[in-house]
Parts: sequence; structure tokens; C-alpha cells
Amino acid sequence: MKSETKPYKETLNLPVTRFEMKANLTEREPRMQERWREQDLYKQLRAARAGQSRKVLHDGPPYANGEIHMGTLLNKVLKDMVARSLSMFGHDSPYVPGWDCHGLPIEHKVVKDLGARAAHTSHADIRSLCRVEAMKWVDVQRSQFMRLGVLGDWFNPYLTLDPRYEAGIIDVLAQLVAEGYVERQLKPIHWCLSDRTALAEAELEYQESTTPSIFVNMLVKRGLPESLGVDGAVHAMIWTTTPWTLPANVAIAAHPDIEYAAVRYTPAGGGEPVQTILAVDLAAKVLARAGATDIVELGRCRGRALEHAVYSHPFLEREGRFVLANYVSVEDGTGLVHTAPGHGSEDFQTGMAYQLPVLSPVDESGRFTAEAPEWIQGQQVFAANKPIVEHIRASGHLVLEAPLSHSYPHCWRCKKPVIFRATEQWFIRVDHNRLRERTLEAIAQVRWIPEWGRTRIESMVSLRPDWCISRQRAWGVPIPALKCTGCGEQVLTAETLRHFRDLFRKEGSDSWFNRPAAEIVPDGLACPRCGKTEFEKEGDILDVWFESGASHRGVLASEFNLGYPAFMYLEGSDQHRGWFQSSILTAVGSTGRAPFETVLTHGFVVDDQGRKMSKSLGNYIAAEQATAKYGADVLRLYVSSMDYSDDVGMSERGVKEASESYRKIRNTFRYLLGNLEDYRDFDPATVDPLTLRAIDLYMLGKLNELVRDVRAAYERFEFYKVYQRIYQFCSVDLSSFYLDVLKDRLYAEARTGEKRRAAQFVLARLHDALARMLAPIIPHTAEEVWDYNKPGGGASVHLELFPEADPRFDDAARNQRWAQLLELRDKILVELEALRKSKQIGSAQEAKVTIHSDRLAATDLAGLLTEICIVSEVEIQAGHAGAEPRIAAERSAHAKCERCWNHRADVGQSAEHPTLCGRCVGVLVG
RNA sequence: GGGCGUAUAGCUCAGUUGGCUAGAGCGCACCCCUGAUAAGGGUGAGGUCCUGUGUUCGAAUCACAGUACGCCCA
Repeated sequence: MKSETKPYKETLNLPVTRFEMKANLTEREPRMQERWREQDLYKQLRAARAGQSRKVLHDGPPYANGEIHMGTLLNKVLKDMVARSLSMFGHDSPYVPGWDCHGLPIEHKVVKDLGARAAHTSHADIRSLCRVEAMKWVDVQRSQFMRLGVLGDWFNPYLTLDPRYEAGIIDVLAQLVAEGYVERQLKPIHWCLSDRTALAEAELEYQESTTPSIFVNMLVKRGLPESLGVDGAVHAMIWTTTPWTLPANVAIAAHPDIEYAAVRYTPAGGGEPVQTILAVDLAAKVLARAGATDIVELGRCRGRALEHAVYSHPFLEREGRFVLANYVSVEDGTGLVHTAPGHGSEDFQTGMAYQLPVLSPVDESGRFTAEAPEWIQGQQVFAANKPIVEHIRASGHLVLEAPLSHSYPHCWRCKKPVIFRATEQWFIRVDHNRLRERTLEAIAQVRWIPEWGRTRIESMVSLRPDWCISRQRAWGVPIPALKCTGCGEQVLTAETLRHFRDLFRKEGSDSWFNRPAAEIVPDGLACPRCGKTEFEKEGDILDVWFESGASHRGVLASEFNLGYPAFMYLEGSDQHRGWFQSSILTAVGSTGRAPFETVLTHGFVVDDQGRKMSKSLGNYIAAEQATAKYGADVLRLYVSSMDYSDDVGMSERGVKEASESYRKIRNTFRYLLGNLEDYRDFDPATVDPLTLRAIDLYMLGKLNELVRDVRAAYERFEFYKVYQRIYQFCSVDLSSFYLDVLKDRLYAEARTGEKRRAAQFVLARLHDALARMLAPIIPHTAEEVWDYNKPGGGASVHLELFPEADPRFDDAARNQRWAQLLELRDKILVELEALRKSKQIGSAQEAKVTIHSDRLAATDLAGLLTEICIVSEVEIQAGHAGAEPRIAAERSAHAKCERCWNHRADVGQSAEHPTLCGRCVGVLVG
């Protein structure tokens, strides 16, 4: 041991605490989470809030596939901050997490893994493999969410594959069926001819493929505008790369704003002149390719003028109509689009809008049925292209034929080209019973945060088509429709659905697939059309959006006893089209109101340049790794720091900056705790707040302002304001001002003296308030900090309420005075800096400040200024009347007190302690 | 191509009904301290308020037209 060079250091009250500066969150957080699990914090919180006003944030179920990413992290952390802050406002806010377990991606994965074996695997086996796959990811994601510190009923979540939940889905469907919303309609879907199966978008592979491309004239019968200037027979020229769809043609689509021309030309090889209509911009090109001569333009019109004109089909006894569609372009073709609602997605949309018939004379194997013209019946569609083209050529309708290479969808399994084929599907009729209008009315009743969410979902709902809720897949909840073996009637009634609802609740929806129809058909069921009592099961399942959209039944209104409607739904802004819409449509249809009072949306996670985050761009941050590296509280603090109403930019550098901020907050707590170590046994009630020093009262007033601002920000879910406000308070008001000023009092004054106790009184309040206010954002650290100084021995900060402002410390006039004082302080600090630059002083304690001011001369502010500038002496002298204070700083002429380091005139007056100032001598002698 | 949204210092955010040389914190640079020490303090430098046009005595703020980015459609 070296000899003691500073014996008086031992007499100071320097900070002492076991609260470590190094956060080491990676190890500390899991331990904290373990503790919360053991004490069952979630259950304790439920008990503590039992009977209070209930505000439920209803979790939108993430898809149980893959690890969580930054987007899921953002969403879950925001939800957690909402739920926790609601609890800290005193509400009873249970949080039941959920998972979306059915659906194509999981089925896809399972089938892919099976490879060739998939063909020999039973439906039931595929479903049980899917279940295993889904549950695997539920477990993975659960532990990842828990690692983030999200507080919820993690071991009693809702799963869309849970029989109780499935029953809820069918219950909603039953109600919708009872009120007539559900009906069967034809709709074109992707279809693989060789596998004889429906395909989803995700099961398509686009490949270059060569098909015919033909230009066809169709004879217009009536309804053309005069401006076209035509006389006699006139045609409309369409273009298609799928001649086999022509038998299903029922309309020609034009763009309302594109300009069309009527032209007369002599066909290649001579013959009678022909009149036809096509887009102005394409006419010259197309006619040149066709080898036409003597081309004369006769007149023009806008597409909208063609609407409702009538033409006759090129080879069927049928009339078709001109319709308008916005997807029509002049990229290629003729600007007039052959429209067959049974064979195309856009065609179908247009067909719905104009109530056109949906024709699809093609069977499961892609062969034309008896509804097609005799000369192609039984032929496979692709093979039928040739006779169809020849037929049109022979009748003189063909203008031009040329092979075309373009991207065409193929089956992901057999690699063969697919077709669009109309099949019967189940739909929810959006305009039945005014469902659309009533949904819009319900939307008006909801609070949307941000406000523009309302406009967004309104425009989507007012434009959306009927909702196709059936899918031809294996992994989902069946639509338990029964097909009469006698007449083929589909039986799907409220009664049969309630029967199957009860069956599913008992046995799960597997029972539909695994048990024979005869076993599960309701007793005594007879076909309403033919009276027969034998049925087959249909194989369709429900759209997964219907499943998750029905969570208001399965989760809010029943099993989990959360209450209907929910206080809030909180998801990314993509859910205006997704879950918010499927939820509100099913809810309005079945209960007449929205399932939520408030909908809060957040933006997407992008990189620091505002670009989408993707692995291929190299700007991707893996959520798991980031959590492992920086800790949950750092990421949570990062999330809290940004305004989520827009996209949030995240980057590795951003995370690092967040950990800097975290360290500042942590250190602020460390200082507070270090100076409160001996305060725990002290009874704060013995401090009369009115005896506190001016600066203490001022800080308590500042704390009041902080508490009010933070509460207001939490009320509006503006976490970035909470962060900003608290962080700047810690940094500016505390670290660089109050806590710095306090050092002399805390370290040098008598340990249990009134002056030090007064400071500790404020520190304790700061600690208490900051820990509570930060608890929703950095729950682990808030709890750790709470542990070190438990007022009242609370088991967890997360069972506490937010602090409230204490009006005893409000004083507007005082704040005004302090604002002036701090302004003066800033000016003094500039002078001190100049002194430092010229090497006359190092620390401020070596300085003496002289202020010349007429105004201040009459006051007794010298002492206060000495304190808040942490200098050794301030002298105020008279200055010119009305002039700004003039400030001079110099090195103090007094000796330095060896104990408190202030330069004081009274150093050396004690024989016993010749190097100490009077105050320090007093403290030591007692 | 359409609907909705965003754009202020390197970063995160302020900027009320158009009005002082556009603010804060962080970061950065330089300095100090060594009794919050893998801490703490001070000073300072950073902005074509996305671009353009217009309205106005005056525009980050209002209008129009663009650009970029995001979400959802097509």
C-alpha cells in the first residue's frame, strides 16, 4: 500500500452502489425474465388491476413461419409499450398474444420438404405435418418475443388452429350465412391442367414461353359515337395471346381516356376495304405489320365514348358489350382488350363491375366442354388454339397472327403452363344488407391513429369487390359445405354450420377431413332441393384472412374473456387492407359494429436511407442477432425514439447511438443510486419540503413538468416524445446541471445533515419517477433500478402506477427567475471557458467571477450563482444603470481546500486542519 | 398507372393561426476534470427547411407542379 496522499478523501460521502455501470444486458435480461416468470408477474399484474377499467390491446396474430424480423420486433415492442403504459395508468390491460397458424406458406414448406413423396401423402398426414411445422415456429417466436421482454400470457396464447378458435371462426361464418351474406359464384383461378388442381399466386413460376398472338376484328353492331365518321360495316380490333379464351369472350374493354380512331384500309393481298377501330397510338404500327394498304383515318373518339356499344362475337351467336377499364394500355396490342371474365383476373373484376356473365367452358383437365362450339369440344385448350385461329382466319376476322415470346405462369410442381379457369367459389357479398355502407359507418366511429388511416381504409372498403373466402388447399379451416349426392346441391346453412362449429370445438377441424361424411352429417339432414339424405364433403378451406379476421369472436368475445370490442388493434399500415378490413367486415356483418375502438398503425422498418430492408441489399438487421448483441432494452429504447407513424429507419449505427443513449440513462440512475445508498433507511417524511434549497425546489418543479409531459405523451401513444423528453431531462437538467451542482453538498456536507438529506430527498423522487416512467420502454433496466431502491418494498416496478405531478412544487414565477439565472450562468460559463483556454484555470472551482450589474447588485444572488456555476466565489458589484451585466472571471486568489477543492478565504483557520476551509472543518469537527 | 403517406443539421425530433439572424438533444471537433472514471463538465462548428413556380410586405409554414422513398392496389 502506498502512503495515503489524500487523507481527507476518506471523510467524503462519495457515491457507493453495486448497481453496475456496465449494463451487460445480454446476461442480465434473461435472468430478469426468469425472475418475472417465477413470480408470475403477468398474473400478479392481472390481480393488481382486477376490477379496474378494462382496456384491451388485441394482438394481431403474426404468421407462424420463420424467425421474427425487425418489423415484427417493432410491432411487438410497440404493443408491449402500449399495454404496459395502459397498466401504469391503472387500467386492467391483459395481453393475449396470438398466432396465425394456417395457410399456404406452411403447407408449401411441408409439401416442398416431402418432395416426390408429397403425391403419396394423405391429406390428413399433410395437415399433421403442417401442424408440427406451425407449432415449431410458435415456440421459436414465443421465445424471441419473450426475450424482448414483452409481457403477456405467453403460455396461454390464441392459435388459429386451436379447436376453440376454429369454432369461433365457424360461428362467425354461421352468422354471416344466416343473414345471407355468403353465396356461391364463379370466379377464375389459376389452374394446372395436368395436376387438375387450383394454384395460388405463390405456386406459380413465371417463365418465358411462346404463344400465338392474334389481332381479330369483331363486327360492331351499334352504339358508336358519330365522331368516328364511319359508314357501313365497322369492326373493333382486339389482340390476344390466348385464342382459346375467345369462346368465353363477352366484352371488349377500352380505357376511358385513350384516344381511338376509326380507319379504313385494304387488307394485305387486296380485297374489299375494311373499317375498324383501335387506339390512335397503335393504329399505324399494327396496320403496317398486317400489311394493310390505303389506310385512311375516318374519325376519332375517347374510349369513354365507346362504352355500351355492342358487337357480335366472331364465331358465336352472341353479342358483346364495350366496357371501360383502367388497366387498358397502349403498350402493345390495339388498346382494345378482349375480355373473358371466366379466364382472367382483371377480366373478372371488370365483369363484376358490369355484371357480365362468367363463362368458362373448360373442364378440370383443360378440355372444352359441351358449352363450347362443337368443333372444339373435347379438345385441350392449348391444342385448340390452332383450330380457333384457323376458324377466325376462314371467316375473315383475323387481321394478323404472329408468335410471341413472353412471361407466362407455370405450375411450380409440374412446370407446365397454367390457365385461368372459372370455378365455383364462396363469396361474402359486400353489398348485401348494406354491409359496405354499414362498414363505412362503423369506420367513422373508430379512432384512427394517425388520422389518415381512416381515409385509407375508407377508400379500400368503398372500392373492394366481393370477398372470395374459399381456397382449394389442405392447411386451413374447412368450409363445411355438404354436397347432395342426388342433385349436387351445396348445403351450407346456419344450422349445419353450428353443428360443425360444435364438432370442431370438440374434435378440431381435422374431424372434417378424417371422418366419413355419413358420420358427421347432422342427424336428419335432407337436401333442401331434392330431399335426399346422402351427402359428400366438399374440400374447400377458408381464406386465412377470414380466420384471423374472426379473432374478435374466438378471442375477444369468448374463450379468453377479454371483452368485445377491443380498445385497440395495433399493426403495420399494410393491415388496412388485411386484418383491419377482414376484422371489421366480419364484425359488422355478425355484430353490427367495429371490433375495435381505436386502430393504431405504424410504418415499416426501412434502412437509414429510407429504403426497404432486405437481405440482398445488405442493409438488413437480424432481430435475433441484434437482441443478442445489444440487449432488448437498447432495441426497445431505439424503437421508442422514433415516430412510428411514418416508416422507421433502422441501421447498425442507429442501434449504436441508441446504446449510447441507454448508457447515459443508466449512468444517471447509477449516480442517483450511488448517492441514495444511505438514504434507504431514512424517512423522507422527516424532510419538510418547504425547507429545501432553491435549486431543489426548482428541480422538483422541473420534474413536475416532465411528469406531466410524459403522461400526456403516453396517453397519445407518442413514445418518441416520452423518450426525447426523459432523455433530454437526464442529460440537460440532471447530468450537466443539477447532479453536477449537487456534488459539493452530497460529498462534502455532513452525511446525515439537513443539506445533504434535502438533496437526497430530491434524488429519491427523481429515481422513483424516472423508473416508473421508463418502465414501459426499458422494463429490465427499470426493474433493476427499482430493486436497488424500493420505496415501500414493491415487488416490481411493473405493478406500479405512473408518477403524478406534485402541485406543491409548481411555481411559475420561480421558473421565470430561474430562466434568467440560467441565462446568466451560460454567460459565466463562456467566460470560464476563455479562462480555461488561456490556461489560467482547469476546473471551475479555481475561478472567481465578478459581475458588474446595477440590477443584480441589490440582490443576494452571489451565493446561488456560486453554487450553480460551481465556482469558488461570485462577487456582484454595481454597474451602469440599465446596462447588461458585465462578467469578468479570474483565478481565485484564495487557497484550495484540500477536502472540498473550493478556493476559500477561510482556508487555514483551523490549527487542527490547516488545509481545510471553514465549512469542511465544521463538518469534521461536528 | 391509381390511392394513402413522408421529406427541417450526420442521427432522433421541435417549429403553434405564414413574422425576430430556423431550435433542442445526441453525434462530431477542441478543451477541462480525474471524488459518477470503459464515467463527468465546458465551448464550438454543422441546415439550398427535397426541387421548381406562384400567392404575399414577408413562406420551413399557403397553392400548384415535380422528384425521392414507403405501404396498398393495378
